[in-house]
Amino acid sequence: MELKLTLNDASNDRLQAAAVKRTAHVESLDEAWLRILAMKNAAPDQAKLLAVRDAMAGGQLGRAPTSAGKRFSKAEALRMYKELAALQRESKLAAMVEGTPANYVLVLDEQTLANVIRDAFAESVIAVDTETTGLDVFVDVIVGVSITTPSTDRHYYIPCTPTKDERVLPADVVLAALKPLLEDAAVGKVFHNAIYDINMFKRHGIELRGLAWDTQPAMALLNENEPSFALKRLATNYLGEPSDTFAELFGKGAQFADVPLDIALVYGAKDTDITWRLYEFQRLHLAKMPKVLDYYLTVEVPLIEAVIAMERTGFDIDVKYAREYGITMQADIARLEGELHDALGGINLNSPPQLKEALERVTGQKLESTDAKRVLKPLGAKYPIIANLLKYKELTKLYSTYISVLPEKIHPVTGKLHARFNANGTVTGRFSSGGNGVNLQNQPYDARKLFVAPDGYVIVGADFKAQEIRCAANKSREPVLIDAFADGVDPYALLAAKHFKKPYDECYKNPDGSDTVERKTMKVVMLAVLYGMGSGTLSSSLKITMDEARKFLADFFVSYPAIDAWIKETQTFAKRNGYVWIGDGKRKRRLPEAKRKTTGYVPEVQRALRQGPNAQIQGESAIQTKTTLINLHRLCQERGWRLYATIHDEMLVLMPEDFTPADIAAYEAVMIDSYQFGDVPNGTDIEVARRWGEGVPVDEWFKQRKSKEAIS
DNA sequence: ATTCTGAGCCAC
DNA sequence: AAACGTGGCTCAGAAT
Repeated sequence: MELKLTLNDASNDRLQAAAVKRTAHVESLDEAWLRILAMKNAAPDQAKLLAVRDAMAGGQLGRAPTSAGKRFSKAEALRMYKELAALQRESKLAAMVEGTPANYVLVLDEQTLANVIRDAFAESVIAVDTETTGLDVFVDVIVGVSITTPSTDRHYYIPCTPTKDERVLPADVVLAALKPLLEDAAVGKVFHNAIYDINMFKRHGIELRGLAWDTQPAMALLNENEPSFALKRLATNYLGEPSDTFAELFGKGAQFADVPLDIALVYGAKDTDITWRLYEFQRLHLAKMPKVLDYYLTVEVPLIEAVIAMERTGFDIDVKYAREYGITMQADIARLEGELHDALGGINLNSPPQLKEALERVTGQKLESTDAKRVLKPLGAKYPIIANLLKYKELTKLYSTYISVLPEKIHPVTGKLHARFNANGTVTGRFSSGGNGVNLQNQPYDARKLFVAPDGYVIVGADFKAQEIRCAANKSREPVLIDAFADGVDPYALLAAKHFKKPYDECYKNPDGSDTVERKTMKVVMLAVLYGMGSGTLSSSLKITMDEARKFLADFFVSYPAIDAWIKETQTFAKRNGYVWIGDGKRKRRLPEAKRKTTGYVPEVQRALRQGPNAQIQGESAIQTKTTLINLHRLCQERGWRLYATIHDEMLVLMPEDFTPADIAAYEAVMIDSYQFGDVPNGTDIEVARRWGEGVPVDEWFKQRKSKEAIS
């Protein structure tokens, strides 16, 4: 105190600051929480922090002794969250085991297994699920099978080796016992994501028969807008049965084979329990839409076998060609990169913001973006550097997305590339493709050359001629289109002739076989109409003025009033009901936004109204493709061909190279006869290739084969 | 080091 | 005046 008198004001301030600091240093835990929770935390972090605070307050969680002296920080709180999560997992698992329903039965001996199988044979439908060592259907193995027998209301989990518990039966014993049941078509089976389990059974020599229902595609019909079709999520949302995923319960890298049997029982048996309940829930709701139910049972369910066959065929990749092609591409890319860096400076050429700045500097003009098609292409003629940049972009895209990666995706066990085909991956019912990093449906021409037929086989592809336009002709009943298809006249050329007031022949093909400008233009306009394109986009894609584009669309609707009327009718229906039907009631496309009462322009509502007519066309075309694919799969089985791929309006098979004209006729018949758009006839083109993308028309192929035979 | 998002681009 | 439907993958850049 004496000392204080001797201090000047500045020292006094310092002392006070130190005192404040000291106070902060010993801040109470409550104060620390106020400080931490007031920070700008991301929403998930804030939730974690609150959970930690509550757990500490409740005494379940305490600070580590090593941290005791340190100021309580956000980082420490988040570290403690991990501890909390583990604690919660343990208590959750303990509660699950504690609450194991009495009708969940663990099967550990052959006698019980025999009884389960006897009971299952007495059922008309059962639910089945597999637990495995992983997700690779060519590598992983079954560690347990769940079965639900509904009339006895029992849910069995049958663990087997390699489950790490000596009480379990050997896998060969369990699977040999189950084989007759699983292969008997008289006992229907319900799965969630049947493709996976059927593949797993194939891996163990079991050919599943009697697939009755798959709750995953069924849910896609009941609500295509569902953000995820994961079983646990659906059970939580639709059955009021809170269900944690495998990762939530066991952590990320966990192995089911390591899960203790009491936990494995309650988790595994619950899988078929909720699958069965979801099945009953879905039947109840689909019964209210009999046409959807019929479509589901006659198309979506049988399609599963076709998709399994297609995914298993896989693709042979020409690795040598890919390597050589890659090397020349890399050289070209390096050269272009050097030139571009000289002109633009040491920027990252793949970074749109950096590129935009550099290009604005070099060209002296403001750019809207670095969009290659819209912005850069028109500038390419004026600035050679931009032409180079476009070439660079094209090459790097092709190289990094396709040429360099396809060989890396080859499966080490099968030696082939296996893409996934998701039959309900889109809201309209089209296939999507992905998984394993390979989307088979967007392979550009130059990448297709990497896909080669196996020795002794050729790739035979068939596409539907003007599939969506034929569908639109039937939906709208537009007489000009109906007549064109009935007479075998090219609809684009016919419309072009009418619009440009020129003879049909001058609007069809050029002497060299390429499309005329008139036909190309009309094709763009037709698609523009089906996609609900506005005049702005049409003007830029056709490089015409807005006024011209507006006139084009207006003329189109005046000339073809039935199309106009169908679009307006469909939109009115969507506005009133919040959905549209696809394929005469086979599917629904739910568009809740269309129903919103609004004044003025609301983007979401307008978008929903564009989606309505488009969904009818895209969706029914997909139904035609799927229906045809099922028949093609059967033809493949009969003739020893392999289903290879499908790309929306196209399907490919592998055929022995000595195929006959009769084989082609059968293929063609499947394409033409499987699904009709009313009275509009179908059309198909068939091509043969050893390398995908290098196909020749089948007539040409036979001609070439004949001349070769003549020589030898 | 992983995870997420937007821009961009491939297909029909 | 604007406003092109359905997907999946790669990369950059930011967040964690």
